[in-house]
Amino acid sequence: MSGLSIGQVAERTGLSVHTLRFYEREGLLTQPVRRGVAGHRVYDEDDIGWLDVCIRLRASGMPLTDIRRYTELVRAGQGNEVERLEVLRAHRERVLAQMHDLDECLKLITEKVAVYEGRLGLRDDLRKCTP
Amino acid sequence: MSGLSIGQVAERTGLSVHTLRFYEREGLLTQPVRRGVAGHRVYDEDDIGWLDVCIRLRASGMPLTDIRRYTELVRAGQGNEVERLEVLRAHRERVLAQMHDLDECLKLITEKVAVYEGRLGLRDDLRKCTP
DNA sequence: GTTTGACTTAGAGCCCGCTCTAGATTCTAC
DNA sequence: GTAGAATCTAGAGCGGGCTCTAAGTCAAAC
Repeated sequence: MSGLSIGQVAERTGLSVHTLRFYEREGLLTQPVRRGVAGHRVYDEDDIGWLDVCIRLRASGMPLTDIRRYTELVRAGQGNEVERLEVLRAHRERVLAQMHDLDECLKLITEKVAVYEGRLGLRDDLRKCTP
Repeated sequence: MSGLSIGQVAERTGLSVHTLRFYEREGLLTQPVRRGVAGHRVYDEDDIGWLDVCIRLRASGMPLTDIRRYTELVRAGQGNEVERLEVLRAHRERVLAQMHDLDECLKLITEKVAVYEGRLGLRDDLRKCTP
């Protein structure tokens, strides 16, 4: 047995139950969610695993439509590796571009921080000289 | 002379004229924009420089409200270095967190790409063996 | 003098990704 | 049996960041 309620999945993934239902509607699950008593969703470990993939992709800025596309390919089963590679490689490019942007920003911050720290240091020095 | 029209600034920064007006309204400029004939905006090199800072901060995900806050501190002139450092250091944390997320995603992609390439290679091998 | 084109304003519209609400159902515990 | 918690559906609402529109002004070119 490994039937998980939506609440349990929310807890384990860090997504809200709202977001879980939303993702399902958006087609981000590789399989239709089973339903238990009273029509309640029943997830399994595979769902958690796939959601973790989705979360990592989202965290790196992949739009929902692209995740859906990738999910569809996975859902369709083996034989579409070329398309899957296309999706992933395209995203890798964007991730690398983002990293570059972050790096640029980090440089800027470091530079500015040095300037401001310098000014503060200077002020301290002056204070020391006029006690 | 170094008076630039909004169109020229758009060209040089890569922002649209719409976005430039929008940023101005949002308080992202360190000084009120001069106006020339017919009330047209006249920018100078300093504006370009500051906009480039804003662009880099935005590209790293800093929200407009934070950029505005930082802009206000800069506009207020020296003496608030401590606050500026607060803003920048807080953002640096977020940038580092994002880099971590991107790194995680890159690992995932690399892993998946290897799997799919493996499957494709396998298929090629089989084809070679049954010519 | 009229057309073209770059500019002005205020404000509406849009896309994305959630996030929340309302009202109903059902299980669990007291 | 009744209260409370968790779930369900459909659909509305929201915040961020643009993006665009409409109606108007002005200068230069023809």
